[in-house]
Amino acid sequence: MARTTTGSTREAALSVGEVAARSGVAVSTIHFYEQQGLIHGWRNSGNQRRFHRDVLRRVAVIKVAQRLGLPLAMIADALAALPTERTVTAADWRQLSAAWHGELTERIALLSQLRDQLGECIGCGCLSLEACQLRNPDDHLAGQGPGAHML
Amino acid sequence: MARTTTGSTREAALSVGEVAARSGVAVSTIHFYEQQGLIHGWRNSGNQRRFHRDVLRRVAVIKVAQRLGLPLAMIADALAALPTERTVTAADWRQLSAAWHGELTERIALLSQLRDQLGECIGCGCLSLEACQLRNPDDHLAGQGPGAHML
DNA sequence: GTAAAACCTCAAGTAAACTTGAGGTCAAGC
DNA sequence: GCTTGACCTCAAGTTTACTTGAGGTTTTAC
Repeated sequence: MARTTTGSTREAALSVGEVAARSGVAVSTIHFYEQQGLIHGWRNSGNQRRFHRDVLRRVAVIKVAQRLGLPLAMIADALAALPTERTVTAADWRQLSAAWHGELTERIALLSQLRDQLGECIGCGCLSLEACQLRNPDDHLAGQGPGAHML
Repeated sequence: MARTTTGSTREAALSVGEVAARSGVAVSTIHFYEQQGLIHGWRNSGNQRRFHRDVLRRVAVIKVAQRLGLPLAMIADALAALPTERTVTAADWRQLSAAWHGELTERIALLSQLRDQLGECIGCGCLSLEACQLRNPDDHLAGQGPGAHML
């Protein structure tokens, strides 16, 4: 009786393997996300993870946000702001995406600015620590710790 | 000028501490960059690092490139393409920056595209693995390994 | 009823880009 | 001529985002 892996019409209990397959990430990643509080589920009688289908959308959103350059911690914050018990509505998601839209717009603006100054500054030698805009992240957009952060 | 050894004046020799102070990075970072082959210098009689002033510009360029989201390995490649012995000219730097300009333009384009699809896709639920553009990095712009990559 | 596939936990490994620490050397000022 | 600060090396630690492996349990398939 092949009703497990593709028995999808059943109400919403996905195993970790199913979530992984459907969301395109590794099982270990699902473990990790759950441990980090990015997704939530419950356990069956045999201690195996079970997830509601909504988790697929969450994982999708996580992945998209990562492509946008957001660190997991920030994504976790955003997801934590979503209602945990009631079903997340389209409006909830829209609000979340609106916030990220703004963030992205700022980053794009900064990136464009940097790009346009690149030739000028690198070429001419004005890369002084105090004088050059390329070197001074005094903008409203803060730099972070070690490691790159966008895309 | 050309009074002393190997093409540089005596006062052009910077210690690691001076480089660090002037370029705004930690001494350990200078050690690290040297070890990674991003910058080069020589040793004095007491085995202490000495650098030509040109290294300041290199460090500046490294930092800017990092702000742009380029990983060190890519920066290292670009810097390795610069002449090692003759003085790097403005034209050399211009060429380097031109390459990065293109790279950046592509990234900006992708980012803008993602941003514009964000509300639409997250809001409406089209984030399917196969169908959604946000989820499919099939674009000419490749994703990389773990860790974020832009700004 | 049993073998295989899927699952479990916990620890450790990976990569990038550095930082921190221990233990020792060099150089400049008084 | 000695103290102090800057420097040296090498090893190990840090963070993020996971992956890999060992050793053991549960579920499913036949």
